Amino acid sequence: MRIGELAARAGTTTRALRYYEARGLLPARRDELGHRTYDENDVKLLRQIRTLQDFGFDLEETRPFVECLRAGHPEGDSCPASVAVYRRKLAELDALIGELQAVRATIAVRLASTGSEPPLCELGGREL
Amino acid sequence: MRIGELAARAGTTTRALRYYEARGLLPARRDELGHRTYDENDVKLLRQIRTLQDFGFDLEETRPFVECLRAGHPEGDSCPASVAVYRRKLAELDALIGELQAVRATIAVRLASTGSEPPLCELGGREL
DNA sequence: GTAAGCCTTCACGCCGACGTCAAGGCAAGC
DNA sequence: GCTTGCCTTGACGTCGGCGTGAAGGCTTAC
Repeated sequence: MRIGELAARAGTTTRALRYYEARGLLPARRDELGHRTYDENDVKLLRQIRTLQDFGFDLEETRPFVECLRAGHPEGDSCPASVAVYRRKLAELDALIGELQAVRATIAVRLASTGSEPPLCELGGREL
Repeated sequence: MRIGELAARAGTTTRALRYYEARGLLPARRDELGHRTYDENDVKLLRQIRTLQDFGFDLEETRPFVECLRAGHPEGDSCPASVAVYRRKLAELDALIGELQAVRATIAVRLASTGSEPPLCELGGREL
């Protein structure tokens, strides 16, 4: 299939696909006209990229997963490099969530001290 | 005081201060040489900006707080506009934290299903 | 023939919050 | 007089992940 069809099937754009190729993430074969050609496996690779992107992974972080799939593994996260990225991401998420909760708590305290009434009866008690 | 001293006292840079002025956030008086001049109150305004920035507020969101201080209130969050920003920020934080926790949970499950051993004995059980 | 609809390669635009030169002015110390 | 150190304005660079437009080529449908 060509770039437009692949983009449509993965819910993205041709521009994004060319960008991935430029980054070396999703190279394409070419037909005799110079048009990019993709197969079913590329759909799988692209879906992996998009899923991880939705999770907040940046492009470089998706690379190990894509290479894992391309190496023949049925899942992109079956390889050590992918697992390492998972672990790093979990640590990052924990740190980030912790910071955000701290900020949330601080703002909640400041908000309460302004003496302005809360929306209704509840105080919206969150953890931390 | 001049721009360099103010920057140093607030732990920021002259470039940032000129940027704030260009955005109309922290205008400066000028001396006879055309140099920017600031007073103690500007230190307070700038500290308010930096604090909120550290909390993840973007510049425009700090504006109500700064204007509140400039209006003579002892605290930047004593004004309705500031309180409104607090409320919006709390909602944003709750939404964001929720998404991040969902992603964290998903990744944790995927990681567990890779069969790779966790770092040590604990599974790092978080909420959700 | 020509318009539509794919595709190609540049290459600049965008967002936020500045960083980083460049070119110059003014004042103080040696 | 010359250097050092502060300041000025202006303008381009950064980062990520593309969006958007230009200028053109090929094929298919009318």
